Amino acid sequence: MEIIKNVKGTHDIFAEENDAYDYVESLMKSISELYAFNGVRPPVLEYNSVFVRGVGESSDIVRKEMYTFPDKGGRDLTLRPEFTAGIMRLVVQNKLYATSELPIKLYYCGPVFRYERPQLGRYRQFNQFGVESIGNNAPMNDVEVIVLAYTILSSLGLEGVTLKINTLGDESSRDNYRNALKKYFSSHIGNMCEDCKSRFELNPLRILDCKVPEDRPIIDHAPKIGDYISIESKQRFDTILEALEVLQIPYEIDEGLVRGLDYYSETVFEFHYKSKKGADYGAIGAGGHYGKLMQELGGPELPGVGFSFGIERIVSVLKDDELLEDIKKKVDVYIMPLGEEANLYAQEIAVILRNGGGYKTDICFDKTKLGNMFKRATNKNAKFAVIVGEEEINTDSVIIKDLAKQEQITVSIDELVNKLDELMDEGDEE
RNA sequence: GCGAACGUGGUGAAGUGGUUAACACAUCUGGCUGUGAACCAGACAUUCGUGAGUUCGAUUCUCAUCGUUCGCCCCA
Repeated sequence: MEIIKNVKGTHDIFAEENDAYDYVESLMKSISELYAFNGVRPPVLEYNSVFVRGVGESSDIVRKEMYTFPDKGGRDLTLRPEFTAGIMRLVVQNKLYATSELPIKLYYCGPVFRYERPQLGRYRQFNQFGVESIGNNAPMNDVEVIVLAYTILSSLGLEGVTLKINTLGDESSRDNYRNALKKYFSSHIGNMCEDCKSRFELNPLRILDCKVPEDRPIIDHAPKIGDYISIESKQRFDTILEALEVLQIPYEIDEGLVRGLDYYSETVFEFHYKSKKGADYGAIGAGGHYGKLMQELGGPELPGVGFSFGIERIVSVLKDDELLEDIKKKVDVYIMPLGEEANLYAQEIAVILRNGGGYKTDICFDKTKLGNMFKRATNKNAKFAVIVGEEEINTDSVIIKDLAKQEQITVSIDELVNKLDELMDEGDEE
């Protein structure tokens, strides 16, 4: 039979890699908990309109990267390309804003889907972890979210993360700016690329992202957003920058930072990191403030701020920088039965160790030489070997061997757990 | 969506238009039927991503296809 392979742009996660994902995700969750965020699990499937209205029609994600299809009931569904819009839908539908203190602070973790050309650190199904803080417009909200993101990255051991930050201004700033751009580009658009022509219609702000060399001179002379930012927005941004300085979070202002999702306003930011080997994974995390997203989805006028990390990129970077060496999962005890009649005895011992002692215990099932069993114990990173054979069965005892020290003792079954507790403590002290 | 490179076992990889497809690591077996990282001897690719073509013959040449990687675009 022919082997069926995985779908392009997807990848299997198993063995050490799965350990790495567990480690990264649980660290992100526990730090978010420290910041008083709560977990939330929106569905993978949403109505297409959640993203069309939420993420925005002019965004590349909605225009060409979504997995959209009709289901058997004729519903227009989309596999989520990001979390934020779905979470806003959840908050609006369940009226969380009415029963919770504001801001509502949520974190999420799970797969998202984008139909893109796969490349290094870029998949069609990948995992994101992120947070949203919804319903409070204070600049300190933005600060808290940025601090959380930065703390997570440094807790993972990443040093020299670059935080790029910019402000897009409030709605009126953006309206004014958009009009200015429209006016400016209307006389040039005929000579620009096809992409820009459609951007001109959908969202002239996105023309600024164009990388076509012929268009650059025109774009370089376009009005600058800095000139259209309202005084209030400028003050808001300054407050945030000041707070980052006090909290010792290094940042770089990047006026070219626009972000590809339409819902952003005011503060936007990205985290960049180059592995020590020099591999460039692009942004490993990004986020920003959004003023009108909830309204777009039919909810009240509540702003929010959030970020998301690409787990794949972060795991790759950690692997490149050898920051995953200590997370190898270990077995506490490896039981070695000698001979057929020892197999059942080994199971009994295992029950005692697992249920009675709480030790992660594995048993060798193959009938093989003791020497081989020791080899396997070493491969499994076991701390102790427990050897059981005819002699031990007859005396209700086992041999415990410390694999690192190469010392062994014989103990009775009754003392097994206590003795192992002692040995573990000794090992920990060193 | 556009341009380019690559695709040999569990892994890292040599190699050639003709038949045993190197070598190394890992794994397994035995030497050693109750005590380990050593040593010795074996085993391990119905086959060189997949399909078609050229050829007496293709893993090696051509085309297609799939996949990965690089650049662009975009993003996490």
